[in-house]
Parts: sequence; C-alpha cells; structure tokens
Amino acid sequence: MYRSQTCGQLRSSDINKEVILSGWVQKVRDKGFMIWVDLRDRYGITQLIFDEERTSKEIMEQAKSLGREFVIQVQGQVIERSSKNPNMPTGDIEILVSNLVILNKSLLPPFTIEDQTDGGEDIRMKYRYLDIRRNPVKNNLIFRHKVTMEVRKYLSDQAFIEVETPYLIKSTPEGARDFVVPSRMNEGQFYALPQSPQTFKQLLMVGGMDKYFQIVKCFRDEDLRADRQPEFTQIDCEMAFVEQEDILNVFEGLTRHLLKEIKGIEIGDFPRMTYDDAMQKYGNDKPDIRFGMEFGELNSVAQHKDFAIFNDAELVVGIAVPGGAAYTRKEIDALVDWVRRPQIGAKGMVYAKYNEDGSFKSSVDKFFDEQDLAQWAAATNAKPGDLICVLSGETLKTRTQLSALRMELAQRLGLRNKDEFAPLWVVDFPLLELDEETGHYHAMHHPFTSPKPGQMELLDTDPGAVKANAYDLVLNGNEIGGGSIRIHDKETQATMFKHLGFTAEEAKAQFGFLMDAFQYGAPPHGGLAFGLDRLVAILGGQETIRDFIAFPKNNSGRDVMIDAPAFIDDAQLKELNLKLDIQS
RNA sequence: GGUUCGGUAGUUCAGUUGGUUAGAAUACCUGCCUGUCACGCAGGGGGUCGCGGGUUCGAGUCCCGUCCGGACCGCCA
Repeated sequence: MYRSQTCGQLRSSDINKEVILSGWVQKVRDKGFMIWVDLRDRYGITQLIFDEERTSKEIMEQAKSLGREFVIQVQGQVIERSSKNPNMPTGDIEILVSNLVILNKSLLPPFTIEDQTDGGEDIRMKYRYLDIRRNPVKNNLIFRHKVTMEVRKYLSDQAFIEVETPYLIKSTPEGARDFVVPSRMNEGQFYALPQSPQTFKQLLMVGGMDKYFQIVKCFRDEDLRADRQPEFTQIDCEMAFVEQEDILNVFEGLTRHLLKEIKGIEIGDFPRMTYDDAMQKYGNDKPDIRFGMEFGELNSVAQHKDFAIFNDAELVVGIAVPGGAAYTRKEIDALVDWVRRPQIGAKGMVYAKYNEDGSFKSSVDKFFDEQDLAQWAAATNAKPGDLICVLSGETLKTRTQLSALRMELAQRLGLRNKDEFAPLWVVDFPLLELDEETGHYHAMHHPFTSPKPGQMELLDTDPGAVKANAYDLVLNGNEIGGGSIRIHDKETQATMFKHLGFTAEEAKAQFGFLMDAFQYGAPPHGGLAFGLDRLVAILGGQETIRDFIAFPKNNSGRDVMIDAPAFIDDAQLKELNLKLDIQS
C-alpha cells in the first residue's frame, strides 16, 4: 500500500493515527536538530517532521538527502504541531515520520514548482508535466473537468445523446485549411481531420437521433493566437424538429446552468441583438456589453462644414471615453498613434474634449464650433468630462478600427471586469460574405445554413443582403458559440451550392452524400457548437486558453515538449507513396 | 505573408555614450542554527551574452543576416 490518506486531508481530528502518505517533496527546511518536509500531491500539502530526539539517526540522514520533487513514501504518526500554520488546511498537524522510502529521485526541476513560478512560458511548455504539478495549471484542468461534467449532465438530462463521429474524413474546399492524413491503402489519397463534425451531425438528424451532442476535438490548419489552437474542443450540438427559438432557449439554458453551477451567478434572459445593430453600435459582431461606449454615427452632424476628411468619408463615427477630457495632449497623441499602428490602420483620429464646465475643445476647432460639438456629444452620449474620439472612412473598416479602440480603452479603464458575465445572442447574421480578393461570395457561417424564410429570391438580386437563420452566443466580447438552422431539402442545398460557386458536379462530388440523405426524409434541424477551450478560459477569468489545455501547442503550432511536428523517415514516406519537395 | 517586442547564470531579469574581471534576485551546493512553514545566518559554485558575419584599437551594447519565443494584423465557412 502506497498511501492510506492523501496529502490534503489530515486534520487535528486525525491526531495519533498511524498513516502512510506518498507524494512529492515540495520543500525541505533543515534546521539541523529538526527537518521539516512539505509533502505534496494533487490534494494538498502535509508537513512531515524529522526530529533528532524522536527520529532514528538512519532516517534523519535519509531525510537530509531529500531534494526537490523526490517521490517518497512515509509512514508515521499524526501529531499536533507545537506551532500551527493557520494558512494551510493541514496546518494544525504534522507527521512524525518513522519510516521513509524514496520511491524515485528527481533531477532539479528547471523552474520552481510553485504558484508564482520563476519559469517563463517557453520552459514551462517544454516541461509541461512539471507545470501541471503547479496549482494554477492543475486547478484549471480540474475546472475544465467540472465544466465538461456539468455540460454532459445538463444535456443528458435534456435527452441529448452523445455520439462519436469519425476523425478521418474528407477534405472540403470551403472554410479553413484542412489538416490532411495520407492513406497508405489508397495510393495518393488523403483523409482530412474534421474542422467540425458538421455534416455528420446533420446525418445523425436524418438518422433520427433527434438530440445529439459531442464533446469533440476539431482541427483547423490556420495561424494560432492566445485564444486559438490548431486542435481545439467543441461542445457540438444538433436538434431535429426545432426552430431557431427552440435552439436559443436550450443553449441559453445550458449557459445559465454553467454560470450558476460553476460561478454561482444567476443571470436572467440573455439580451439579443441583430448582427446589423451590433455592427452599428459596437463595430463588431461579438460586442462586449459589460460596458457602454456605444458608437455614435456623426455623418449628419459632421459633414456640413469644410472639413474634407469627414465630407469625403462614407462613415464618421465616434465614441465617448469616460473621464477622457482630463487626458493630456501627450496621452491623446499616444492614442492617435495607437489607432494609426498598422494593426489598426486608421489614418488619424479627431477628438473633442467635453470639459467638466460644459465647454468643448477639439482638434478641429477651425471647422466646428461648440454647437456642432454639442451635437457630437449628444450622438455619442458623451457627458461632461468625457473625450469624444472620432474616426472616419470606409464604413466597415472604420467600424473595425473604432471597435479596437473601444476595447483597448475599456481595458485601460478597467471596464472589462473578469468577474462580471454579460452574455448576448447576436442573431440574423448575413448568409453570405463578399471575399474582397476574389469578388465571390462565400458562406459566412457555412454552406448548410438556411436563409431566413422568403429570402431565397434575394440571392439572385442582392446576395449580400440575405439574412440567415444563424446566431452566435457572445460572452464578454468573445464568441463562445455559434450555429444555425440548416437546409434540409436537396433543392435548396443545391441552389445554395450554386450561389457559392460550385458546379453541380463539384457539389455532388463534395457533398453528394448529404444531398442524397436529404432525399430520404430529412427532418428540419439546426444546432450550435460551443468552443469549450474559450468558454472554460472565460469562465475561469483568463484570456489565454493555453493553461486550460493539458498539452497545448505554441504560437508556431509546435508541441515543444514532444517536438512535433517532425520529419518522417524515407521508408515511411515510401510506404505512403509520398515524395517531399522542399526548397532549401 | 506582415507588424511589433524579446533572447545575458538553472530561472526571472538589469547591464548607462561601445571601454577594467558581465551583475542582482531567486534556485542550487557546503557549514551553522532547539518549532520552521517565502525559515534565518555565513560561505561557495555557476555565463558559447541565441547563432553567423560586419564596423571598430575594443562589441552583451552599433549594423546586416538568420534561428527561436511572445503579442497582434492577414487568415480562422
């Protein structure tokens, strides 16, 4: 027997018990006459004591030889501490060790295994198994477990069935790049790893499964971010015989359940906003509504003077920055520089201080008088003491730029409180999106999304105006879920493929199986998928998803611990009928 | 593909205008220490300044290239 208890459970009620504990050496404090060892496992830390008067010489010597992260097993008696530590749950007791076994020695770890480690990101990833011993990472993994358990519990209680779908599937042209896997048995052919189980879950609906979910890995070969990994986990859901309203209700219920069970927060009905409103008010299809700073469009009150930059602009739009009138010239110049950085790309920024005394001072006083500026203040809902920041130019670009500024300022002003949760449904997404490079439309959500009733005809005349039965769930400025009501008849699906630029042959080759299935009694259906990694990180109050994933990849898509990806040898290549063509 | 910040002791970092033997903290090692728990005290070891080239009497420092890492833009139906 390696242990009778864990290192987190003994209390003063256990005094005099004979116990066996196993764990890692967190720290040795050698006072000469006495040695204390903090013994750690997943459950906590228990202090061991070795004492000249009460411990044998042999074991005393052994204890002196212990190093950090040695794995040991001890037997001993639980005794009351003569000086207690109220900061730890086991702080009233210690173990007077009578027997010590070193189960395994340890090299000195490259960083300290403590909550505030001295190790940087890089080295922690290389030795991730040591990093996982630290509370912050360990607790995140436990937290993730709790979230997935609650998801399974909730959905199962609602009669959802978890069904696994294949990982080796077929590459499709739409959407993100696929990871591909060569097939040995089928020369020259490749599987693709799924970007999502989309078509399979729709086929499960045709198969009568009615309510499906799956906590499933998905794969996209695109560049990484702090909140984006090439392999990530979705809570993938689909329901038959539902309208959009039914789906929003079920998954609002799930989200509410999670907020209550995990965070202890009760939230009423989630607000809803159309895509168009979100873009107009926040310049963003995933607005953070924990704070205001809504956009005020200024075309009507800023294009009547001789200021050419505004007059030539498609959109003039501003936000009011709370307390911003107190900013110095230097601070405001820094803001202007910030929006002019290539990542944001604004040409410049016009500003107007709405002073506490009700007066105005702007960077365009030559063109606009106090009356004009008062109208700007009204449009942006600015109050005395605020700073009105105004950008202008092409509508979509300007909104995107102002949205970036809004988020940055809110961050600086501390308006993005991680303990506050503001969910929001964004609905009525456009069905199609214009690709500026190719001039072609592609599906904004995916090609299986159904247009809103009665909008099919618009596809021919004004494709960009067609709205879809598509919706996103947004939490604190992050898209945590998205879905749609799907097309479920062959003709509509064929029409959709045609508008997306597929020939009939291409559509049949790529998605013939789905359209075939639609001919055998496909029920109306729709669904939604949550990004689990992001959801867990946000619930946990953190920006980066990496520390909620046991073994994440770095910015370049590498696993620095196992050093993947890697080259394969010639024999393996030959077996797969592959030849490399690398320019070096 | 691009923008930007960084790479110096095991680790996290400092290193001024280019100038003596490259420092601090922490970790580690040795000794001391009668209740430690961020233990304390004394001492000690520890460096390919990412790599390659250049400028210079002299480069951690300046220039060019390159590799690696972080954040972001593009991209992510």
